[in-house]
Amino acid sequence: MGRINIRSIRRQQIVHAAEELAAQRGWAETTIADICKKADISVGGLTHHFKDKDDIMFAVLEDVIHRLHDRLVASVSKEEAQQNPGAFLHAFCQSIESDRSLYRLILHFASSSIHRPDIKQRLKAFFASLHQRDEAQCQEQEKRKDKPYIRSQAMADLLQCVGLGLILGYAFLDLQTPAEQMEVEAAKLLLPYIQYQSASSPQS
Amino acid sequence: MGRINIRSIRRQQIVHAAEELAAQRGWAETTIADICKKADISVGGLTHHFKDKDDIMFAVLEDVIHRLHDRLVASVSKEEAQQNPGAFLHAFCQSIESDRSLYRLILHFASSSIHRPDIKQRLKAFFASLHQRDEAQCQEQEKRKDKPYIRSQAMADLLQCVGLGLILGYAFLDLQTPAEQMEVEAAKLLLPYIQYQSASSPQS
Amino acid sequence: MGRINIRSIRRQQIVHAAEELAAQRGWAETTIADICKKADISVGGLTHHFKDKDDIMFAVLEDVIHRLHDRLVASVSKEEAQQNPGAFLHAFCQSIESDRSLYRLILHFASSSIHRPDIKQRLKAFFASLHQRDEAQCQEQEKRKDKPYIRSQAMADLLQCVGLGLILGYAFLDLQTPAEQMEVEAAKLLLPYIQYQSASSPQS
Amino acid sequence: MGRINIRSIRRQQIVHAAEELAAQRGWAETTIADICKKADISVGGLTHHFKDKDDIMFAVLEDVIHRLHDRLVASVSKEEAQQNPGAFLHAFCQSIESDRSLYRLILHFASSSIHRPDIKQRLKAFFASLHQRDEAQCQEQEKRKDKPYIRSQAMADLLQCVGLGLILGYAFLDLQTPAEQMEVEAAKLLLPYIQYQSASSPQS
DNA sequence: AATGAATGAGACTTCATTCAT
DNA sequence: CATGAATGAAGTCTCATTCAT
Repeated sequence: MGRINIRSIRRQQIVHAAEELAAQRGWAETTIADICKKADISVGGLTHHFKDKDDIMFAVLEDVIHRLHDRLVASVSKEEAQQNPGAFLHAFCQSIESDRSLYRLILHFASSSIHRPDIKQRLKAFFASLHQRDEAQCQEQEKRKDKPYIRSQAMADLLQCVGLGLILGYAFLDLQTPAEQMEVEAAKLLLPYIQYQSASSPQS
Repeated sequence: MGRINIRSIRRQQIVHAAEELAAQRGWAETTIADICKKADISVGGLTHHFKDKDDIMFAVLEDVIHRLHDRLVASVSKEEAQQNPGAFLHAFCQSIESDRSLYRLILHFASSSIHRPDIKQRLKAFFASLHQRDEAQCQEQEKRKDKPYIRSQAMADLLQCVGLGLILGYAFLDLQTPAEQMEVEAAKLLLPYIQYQSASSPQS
Repeated sequence: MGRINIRSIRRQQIVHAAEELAAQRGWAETTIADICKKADISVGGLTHHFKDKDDIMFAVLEDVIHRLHDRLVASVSKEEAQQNPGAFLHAFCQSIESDRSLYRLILHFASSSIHRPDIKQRLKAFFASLHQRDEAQCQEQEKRKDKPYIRSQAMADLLQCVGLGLILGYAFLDLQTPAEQMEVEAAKLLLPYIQYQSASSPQS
Repeated sequence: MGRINIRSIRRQQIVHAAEELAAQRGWAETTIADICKKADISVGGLTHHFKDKDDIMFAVLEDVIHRLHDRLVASVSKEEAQQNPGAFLHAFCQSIESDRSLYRLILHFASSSIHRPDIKQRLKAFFASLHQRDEAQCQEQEKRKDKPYIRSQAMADLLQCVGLGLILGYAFLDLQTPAEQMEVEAAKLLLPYIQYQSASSPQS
């Protein structure tokens, strides 16, 4: 077990170094030597833990997804989510400001997705899981209120786009609007839309 | 004049080839040799027209911005815009489906912005110009209706994020929702929000 | 004849431009495009006058030799030279300060001589001609005075080295000693040596 | 320690190969591939030890200066120098014949100095250090003999020029005069001048 | 004679990967 | 496990030269 710990500690060192560098300069501009220097490990040492540069990249991707999951899903308990439809939005807006480097990495991977089907697949799978969870929550919520749950694909897509847009906005445009204010504003935009939808769409 | 035409024709050839390749594989994965092959020109010939690989990239960026401008701004006449607040949205959604490679390039440049201040500056300047135009239109429109025009910074940022989100969604997630449907849905989301804002915020 | 003049004027333009650039940056660092720009001529135009980059270089070499000849030989009339053994030294020291770029070019060609036998041959031939002329003058002078003229090869070589050294010193070390002072100093060094030689070496 | 040795051994291999080639063909005509072939190392291996082609060049420059220092300074013990003013001249003339490639490199660097201030600075610093040492020796020597030491700047410059001239003469003109003979001749030229100077210039 | 666009060989440099120690 | 020297492929860029107009 000590072994395993050392292994995973080393891996973490490397992944963190890679993340930091990639968020600053981009992945293509980050060399293995850079990562080694920052992680304080030799080139050969790195090779023991990661077969490839790609191997590191996927580890970074997993870590990014994991961190995003923690922020958006794990931090919002089921009960909260059910009682307050804005809880997710709150968690999202909180994270958006406190962890810009995370969103830079997401933007980076999203861009890479264009020519890397493997990355695309992984990312889409994650977003799909978010979406499913969201849907499940809605259904449960609506069930409780005895209202039929209906959410069209277009609606789901649109909501996802809005989420991505906020990420892109903060990662790329460096929006100065503070997260709390943005949260209020986004609530004004989204809540009526969501409620209007569930109320008015008996058939989609 | 023949000379000038030849110059610009060649430049166009090269820029188009570069765009096509970059939209497919990404810029870093596109070699100068690839561009030359696709543009049917020799390496040295390319050098005559572009100093650098970067020089090509900026030409591509300008072309992308130009195309986006045409789609979003030029195609919506002033009159239309004033009479129909959804005209812009319409133009946007139209373009989103017909020209995915354009949005891939934008996603690419957005991602590059993270570590290339020069690209970031150019892109932000363009988005700011879009935003200004939008604001001007709103003011004019509201003036006519004798209603005070108020749009908070947060609102403007949010709307810009939504736009970026749609781009990112289509460029990266390959959304299958057809553009017309998405337009309808986006209208449901945005129009109430916009009108609510202008109605309810006498002072921001 | 007009034709010939135009030709030679163009050639001069080009050679002068090439000299200026080579004296500043060195020959290898001077591109044909640079020369064209400075000579205000197109690449193709240059080709009409010079077959090669080498062709230009040899034209420069000839011009340099010509200028040096003018300074060292032509400017010292035969009579002067015979009456005053320091006349040559004077001409030399004069030129050394007034035309440093000339000496830079000589240093450049001297250095190139190492790997370019053709340049070496041309330069050595010129220096040999200088040497011969010097010797002839000495003989004539000595004959008049009824003293046997003897100058060993070693002596000739040494004197040539001193000359080269002054060139190198000014071209490379940027000596600050004014030419007049250097002339005085060199006279103190050389004149006794020359006279001592001719007096004391009845047989070499 | 093994590591360090390997590093410096490899560096030496590379520097020596570079020197040999540069002395033959000139630096600009020496490609990195050539150096690699001669040093029996791969391109990437070379990069490990030298960042740049320039980096190699400066290592060569340092080596050249080091070798020159050894020949001219280290080989002449202080005692010798003080007792025999010709010792330095002797060392110099000895070296001039036995190590022509060294002088070719010096000529090369001198020529490069024209357009490379960094090289110029390094070389001038070395020659200045030679000059200082020379001056210090003279002062000590003269002190012992109770004669005032006076050496004008012009005199120092002239002597340095003579030294450079001998280098240039052998490096460039391929003088055939054997070193011993040249030494005798140079002594005839210089010794009277030096002694005359120190005797006759109570105030300069 | 003149123009300058086009060519393509070749140089420099970077870097992911391998491997002996 | 770890080190870092070594490899060599691949990419970018420069530039002398050619050639159609």
